[in-house]
Amino acid sequence: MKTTRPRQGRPRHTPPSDPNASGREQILDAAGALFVEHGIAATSTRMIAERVGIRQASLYYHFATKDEILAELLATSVRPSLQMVDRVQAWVPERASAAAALYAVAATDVRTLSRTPYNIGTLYLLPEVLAERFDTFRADRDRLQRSYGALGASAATEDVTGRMPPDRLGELLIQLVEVVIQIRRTRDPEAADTDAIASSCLRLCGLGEPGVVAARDEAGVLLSRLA
Amino acid sequence: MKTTRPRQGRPRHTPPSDPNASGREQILDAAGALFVEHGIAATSTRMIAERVGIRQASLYYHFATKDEILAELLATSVRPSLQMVDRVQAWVPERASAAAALYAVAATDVRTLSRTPYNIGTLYLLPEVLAERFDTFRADRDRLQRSYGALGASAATEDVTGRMPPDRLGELLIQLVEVVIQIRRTRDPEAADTDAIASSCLRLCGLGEPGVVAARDEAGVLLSRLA
DNA sequence: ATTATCTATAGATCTATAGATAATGC
DNA sequence: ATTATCTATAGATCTATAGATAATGC
Repeated sequence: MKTTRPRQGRPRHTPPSDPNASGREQILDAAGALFVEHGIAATSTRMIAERVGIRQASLYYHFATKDEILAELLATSVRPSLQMVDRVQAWVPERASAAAALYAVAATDVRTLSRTPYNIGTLYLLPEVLAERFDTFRADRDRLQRSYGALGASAATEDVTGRMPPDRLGELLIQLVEVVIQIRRTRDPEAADTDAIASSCLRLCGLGEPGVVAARDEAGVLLSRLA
Repeated sequence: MKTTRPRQGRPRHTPPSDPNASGREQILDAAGALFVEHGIAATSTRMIAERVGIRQASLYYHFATKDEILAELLATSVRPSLQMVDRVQAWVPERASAAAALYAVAATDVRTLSRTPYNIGTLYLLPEVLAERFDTFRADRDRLQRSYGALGASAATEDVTGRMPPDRLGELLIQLVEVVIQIRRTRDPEAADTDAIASSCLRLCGLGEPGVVAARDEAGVLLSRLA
């Protein structure tokens, strides 16, 4: 049984470590890891190529520019979160409480950000991403933020909704979830971190301990339905 | 009355816009603004020099390398927060409650980060800062984080302290405070943001509305004593 | 013939050093 | 004499293009 995919083209000077991934995917993986470690401007096309095992110029067969690599990395990183939040949001309020939905969404996002092969969330923090040419990505992220705001506003106590419009709440919540990106820069996130962050989202909405406990339990049911 | 400071050296090809600042300070300001806007690697020494109004090579009279500029920017940015937290922490518990102290520290940090001439906090997020040569900065920041953890643990309810060690709490709290850095990337922070974030810190510690209100009021007194 | 690589290289940077020069201060 | 700049430049990048080449597929 041949495990190597039928490949075409002149052989690489270094054979690929994972022959099952397409060239494009191998480049995205290498670039992602390097962008996260060194930043975008500090990552040269040569560094990316070296990690893939091809010559620098060969990158340009797959991508027209370095920016195009970044754009694709960004696009594939928010989409899954958006899909998930849309599904869960549709269950509120008939089939799930807003608090449980918020916990479930936050916990899922935290877990996703914890488990990507490299800490891809750090890309959101880099100045290059503010450039206009990445506004598709930023629009997606804004939509995610608004969903957090809507869920949060439904879950929050009057003390909180009275003092904070949903948009502000959304900002705080998504940022709190993304604390896991910072945590991951210095240590490996654990399961306890997921609960700590998701619970903190609820406390930030003004919920007391009984409310947090109830939402956490209900979210467990929701999450099993998601899988 | 002559307003220009007595200057020495060959004149610049472009006269300085602010003749009262030293050359070194002008370089730090220019570099800070550019690092924040474009990132460190994407900011060339030529860009910095152009903004100052000197030739690229003239930078090297004041700084041996580009990294040295960054190191000085980082050092001067955390120090004031550390000083302030040390002062406030000393008042706990005799002269101030832990909750009020936490509110006061968080609010002050948020306000500082809101008001720097450029969004200097974004530097903390850049990958270059993880390099060993900036570990003095990172050590300072770790100390600040531990102070947040200690204050938070003293202020928190048992529900929270039972589920989260002080170090974790410190991570979450400092990150929550630094949400203002992200906010500032898309809009101007307002006074309401300061309260929203500082109150959220207390809610994250498990405090209910009465506790938050009491701490906010008490913090007002503390802050006037600080000034 | 098609695909995916290779080699070679142009042209544009970028950092940092060397040495000259135009001010002020003594 | 001292200070803070200037001009000029070496040497090391870096991105992207042009054209050759070694596989597979038909």
